[in-house]
Amino acid sequence: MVARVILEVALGRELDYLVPSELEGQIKPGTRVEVPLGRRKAFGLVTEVAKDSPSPNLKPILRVVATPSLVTPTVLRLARWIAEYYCCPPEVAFRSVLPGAVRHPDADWRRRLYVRLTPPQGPLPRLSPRQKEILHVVEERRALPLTELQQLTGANVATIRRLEDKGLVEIVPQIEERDPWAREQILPTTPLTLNEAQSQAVRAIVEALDRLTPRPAAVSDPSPDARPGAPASPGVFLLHGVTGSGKTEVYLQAIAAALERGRGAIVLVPEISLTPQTVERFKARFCTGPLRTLVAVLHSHLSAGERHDEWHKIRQGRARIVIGARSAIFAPVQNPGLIIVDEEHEPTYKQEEAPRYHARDLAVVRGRLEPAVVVLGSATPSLESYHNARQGKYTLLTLPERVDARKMPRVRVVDMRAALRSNRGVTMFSPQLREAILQRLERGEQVILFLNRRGYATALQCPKCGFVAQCPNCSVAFTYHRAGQRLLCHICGESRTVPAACPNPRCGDPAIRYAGMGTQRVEEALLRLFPTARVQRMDSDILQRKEEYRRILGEFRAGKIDILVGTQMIAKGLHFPNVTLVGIVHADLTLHQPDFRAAERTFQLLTQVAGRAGRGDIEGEVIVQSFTPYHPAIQYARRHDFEGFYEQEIEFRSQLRYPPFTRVALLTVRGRNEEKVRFVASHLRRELETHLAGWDDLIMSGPAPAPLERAQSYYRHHLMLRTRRMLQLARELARWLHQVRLPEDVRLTVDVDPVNLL
DNA sequence: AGCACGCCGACT
DNA sequence: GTCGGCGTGCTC
Repeated sequence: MVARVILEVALGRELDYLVPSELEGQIKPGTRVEVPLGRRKAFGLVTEVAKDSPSPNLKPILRVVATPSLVTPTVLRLARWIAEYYCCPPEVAFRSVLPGAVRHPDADWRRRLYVRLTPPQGPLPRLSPRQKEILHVVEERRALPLTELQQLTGANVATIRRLEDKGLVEIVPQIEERDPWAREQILPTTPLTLNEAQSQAVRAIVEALDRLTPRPAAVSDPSPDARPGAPASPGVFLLHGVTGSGKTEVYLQAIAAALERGRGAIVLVPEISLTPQTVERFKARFCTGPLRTLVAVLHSHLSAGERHDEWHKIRQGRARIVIGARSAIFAPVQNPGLIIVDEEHEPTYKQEEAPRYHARDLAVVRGRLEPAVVVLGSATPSLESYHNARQGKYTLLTLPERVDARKMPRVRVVDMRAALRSNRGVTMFSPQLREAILQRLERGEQVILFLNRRGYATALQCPKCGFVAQCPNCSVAFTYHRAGQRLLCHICGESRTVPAACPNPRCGDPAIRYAGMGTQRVEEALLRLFPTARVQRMDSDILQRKEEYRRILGEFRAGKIDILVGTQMIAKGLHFPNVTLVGIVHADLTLHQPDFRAAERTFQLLTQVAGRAGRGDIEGEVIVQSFTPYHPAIQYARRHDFEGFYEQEIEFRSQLRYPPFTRVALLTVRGRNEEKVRFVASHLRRELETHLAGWDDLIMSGPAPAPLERAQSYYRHHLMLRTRRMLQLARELARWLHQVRLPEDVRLTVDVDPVNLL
């Protein structure tokens, strides 16, 4: 027997080892082992067990490290797939699949000293009044933490120890689970009644689940779906439901069906949606009843200990539902029947460091490996996913209407060029938007204003010579922040005090002006325009503290805020029935970015933000301010016409051979020396041309300076490769990367299916 | 990652 | 002659 092992050192590949006969029963995929490596030893993870190996002279595994398998075999296969497809060393992929907090032996269950009642033996010994009091408390609680008992009774440890000496209680270390939600009060909920579209969706998902679930009686029969010629991914659904159409209820009932069939579920949500609200909704449904199970929560802000506990709750099968951000796709759920990716179009599913995986795409891969049913949900599906649905690779499920027959909000587009002409200078609010806000304030309804840019002004500009304050490390202008009178770089965080006069030595003019606007400026203008209104800003500058988010949303819900001004983070998932007006202050901001997805992003953002309006009984209104009001992304969003937008955007992608018609690999060359970076990049292009000679289906563009040419004092140049056969290209790239030589101070990264092209 | 091997400059 | 500089290369 031979075991393939991935070592915890940067080897760049797996190695094969002999399995000694005495270890044969213990070596399985996922087992942690110690092996010889050269003249030293190393730890690794068994990824596969096989009959033999292509390489001769295998050395034997030294021993099994006494750790039970932490990863499921499927997740191991997924890690391998990541290494191959995303073109990264396997140990990097495996590290990501098994978080350090779980791998490291110092992460363990938290143990606390508990005082526990022991069964009484013989006559009750004589006790002091103090001891009686303590004993009484312990009798009531049967067991409680030592520290808590001390607090309750004011007793010291010695007194309690004396009770232990008398054999009445015992003090023992006991595992205590860290539960970040311990203080939440969760009220159970029952399934809601579904409308026709919702029940159709649930039915389709459950049917697929039944096709995948092996029924005990059918074990000997060949499954009818195993025949060749079945659709490519019969188990992937794209749930396209307009904002407020009740996608979550579909998820919940599909999960219930998975649990009934003895299977688990993984729910991925974008990091920002991972709010207490969302998590509670899932916990509330499954905290009681026959399907009762723990719901594990995984996200990047957990402490090492919390992560360890959640991981093991899953591994032990006590938590059968996992809800989490992108890395939750690696959760060690045994036999998951259902993998849900909510808001599948969200760019946060893409990891921006190695391994640069896309969790939505991994969900589809894991679904195929398990096998499990995959549901991708969105009000604004990505072009890639919708295209797959059109091609028949995924099954399209549509929820065309809002629940309770609520209407979609009416969207008005205001041509800001007109407002600008009549007003001259910076115009923040058109008369239409001003009027609409005033109306809501008078009626006691609430308003959300959206601007995708924080800070006060985009740039600090001298009106006389045109000088714009630039970050010294990055090729972007400083953003002016009112608080503390500072210039801040949004790329590297560099910060400066505002100069008193123009820093241009040949100018020195003291009249410095602010160009462009950010949320701070909107907030200020609102306070001036509507002095009695209660205005709250919400962006990442405000949310320095973790609790702020909940506090602000709580106050908004309670009606203590009239107008909420914010960036991206207020665009999704918020459900406030009293919000009847949403204003998009500057819709074009995302439109003119040097990215082939600019229009798609704009459409998505407008649709999502608009979806915050009219979630109660009163019809909602959305006002979109734009300098390019006839742009398709804006016009299709106005009409809530996803299909229309898709049709015209897919045409553009097809003509320019962009995804989904090709797949992209973005190579970034980075270094401190501009000339060297430029030189290396063009050298690499020539090398690649030789290496990939004869590759017919390939478009190579660049090298060119990245749109964000300099970031954190690194110059960056891009090379873009496009192909329809990415897996094969990734293999070629991996071979090439293995042998390519780079100067010490120049680095090369490969990003497969990049989301961020800057 | 380590730890070899390997081929050129200043020391006992 | 040898000690050691860190540039390539291998580890099942």
